[in-house]
Parts: sequence; C-alpha cells; structure tokens
Amino acid sequence: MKVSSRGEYALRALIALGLQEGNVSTIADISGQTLVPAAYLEQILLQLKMLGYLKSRRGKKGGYMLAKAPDQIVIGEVIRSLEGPLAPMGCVSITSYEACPLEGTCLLKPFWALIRDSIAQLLDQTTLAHLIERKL
Amino acid sequence: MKVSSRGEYALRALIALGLQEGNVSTIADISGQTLVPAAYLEQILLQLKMLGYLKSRRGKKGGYMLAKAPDQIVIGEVIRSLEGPLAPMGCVSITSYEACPLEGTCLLKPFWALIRDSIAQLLDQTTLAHLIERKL
DNA sequence: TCGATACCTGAGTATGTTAGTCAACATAAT
DNA sequence: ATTATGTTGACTAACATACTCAGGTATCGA
Ligand code: FES
Ligand code: FES
Repeated sequence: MKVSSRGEYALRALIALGLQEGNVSTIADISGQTLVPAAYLEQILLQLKMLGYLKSRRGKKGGYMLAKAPDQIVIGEVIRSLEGPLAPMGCVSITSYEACPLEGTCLLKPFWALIRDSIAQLLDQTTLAHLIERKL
Repeated sequence: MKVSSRGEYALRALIALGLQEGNVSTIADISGQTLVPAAYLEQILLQLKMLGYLKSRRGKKGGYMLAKAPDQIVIGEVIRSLEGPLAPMGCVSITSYEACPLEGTCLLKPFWALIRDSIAQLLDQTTLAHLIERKL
C-alpha cells in the first residue's frame, strides 16, 4: 500500500510552493527545501504543470508557482494523476474500472470496496490548503 | 495503492479453504476454484503454511486445510506478511518504522498517519470469518 | 513393496516499474 | 551577448512482480 517517491515528492513540492504564496521559486530552491534531486524534481514539476497545478516562467528570474489556489488542489486528484487509481483492485475502482474473472461470486470485492471508499474519501476531501494550514 | 496479485491470490485461497471447513483440498482444486495458476499458487500456499495459517498433508489423499479457525485469521496480518507494511510511508508505519529526512517539519506526515490509521483499522478488524459470512 | 499422487524445494525468467541521470535545447532578463 | 533559468527526450541501473520448471520427498492404497 506504499505511495511512490514520485507522489511524495510532488506533494512536497506543492507544499513548498504553497508556502511561497505568489513568489516564483526556482527548481534549485524547491530541491533545496524538499531534498528531492533537482534533475528528478524537474520531471515532476513539469508533469504538475501539464496537469494544470503549476505555471512557470522561463529564463532569468524564472521559476514555478501555483496555478490554482491551494484550496482548489485536491490531494486525491494529484495522487491519482501521478500514481493511478486509489482503489486497491481494478474491480472496485470508480475512475478506472477493470473486470475481475471471479467478480460474480467474489467474497473479496465488497471488502476492497470498503477500503477504496475509506481511502478515497480521505484523499478527496483534503486539499493543499488543509495540509499547509495543518487543518486535517 | 494497489494490492499485488500475490496478496489477492492468498486471500482467495484462504477463502476457498475456509469454505471447505475441515476437508483437505488439493492445490489443483484450489487452483480451479480461484483461477490462480497452480504452480504459482503452490508457492503462495507454502508461504501461508510457513506463516501458520495452513497445514498440509503430503502424498496421496493429501492437500491443504486451514490451521486456525477463520475468526482467528486477521486480514491485516495476512496482507502485512505478504506485502509488507500497510502504511503509505515508512515514517508512519507502526510495524516497520523508517525515518524520513524532513520528519521534523513535514506537513505530510500527519496526513499519511491518518491514511495509515484508516487502512489499518479496517484491515485489522476484519477476519476471514467476516469475509466468508459476508459480515463486514 | 510398489507406484501413483500429492506436497516441497530452489532455481530461473520475462516483463514491467521505480528512481533516477544526462545532454542538448529554448527563452527571458540584464 | 551572456547567463540564468525552464524544456525535451533519451537513457540506465536496480528492483519487484508474476510467473514457470525440474527435480525431490512423503504418504496412501493395492
Ligand atoms: S477481487 Fe475483483 S472480483 Fe474479487
Ligand atoms: S513523509 Fe515522512 S516525514 Fe514527511
């Protein structure tokens, strides 16, 4: 049930940028604060930009900043974009359902569904603003 | 947040055996019921045996059966044995803690802890008996 | 006792994922 | 023009996953 380093790093970066409120931060800055290797962080920031969470300015005095208000950035969506569905099995995923062979009689499916609901509810009701303001 | 096929297969096998209550089942039988490739299932059953969930009889008329009552088999423990800690990050794992570099100031840690608690509570309060009797 | 039927053991393999690195390029400010 | 920045795409090492397979060993029934 681990979350990958990529997902963790993305959230760290979003938090770092959220705390800057308005100012641009260079990759090197963010790398310093988050302890994520700069070259790897680069990839992740780019992806977050394509997903619409960040905007960037090139050249001297360039850098990254949030493209949305922190309370508009839902953690569940970020994780889904970076690591795929939250559900533990394809057959209980709402966002990307995939059939199981035993599905008709499977005694596990309702259980997986319970887990999915529990995780998804938590992640989808938490925003970047909640994390930054320590209001969970 | 996916659970691996190994974990899923193990649970399928435990359910199949739980429904047999007392009778031994051969690997081929279980494979037929669970649709898990027999050679792979063999590995998994062996592991479940070493972990104390199953016992076996060799030779003709041999096979596997549960070593414990279904209400003594906690799903959380099975998953942990097969796939490692339930926690999404090492720094919030109770059973196998691992330090994070940012741990002092990290705004994510309390959030991961919440997720861990939610998952662990669900998995640790569910037993094989609950699955078999459809009482979740 | 013999042989068939099971489980047991350990090695091997194909495929994919993760966690990065690196070189070269494009753009904006000074 | 120079320099500081983001951009792009390819590349790699290491590991995990999902299996297969070739034997070995115990047990039952005839
Ligand atoms: S786990 Fe998907 S149907 Fe059983
Ligand atoms: S995630 Fe472990 S301390 Fe931040």
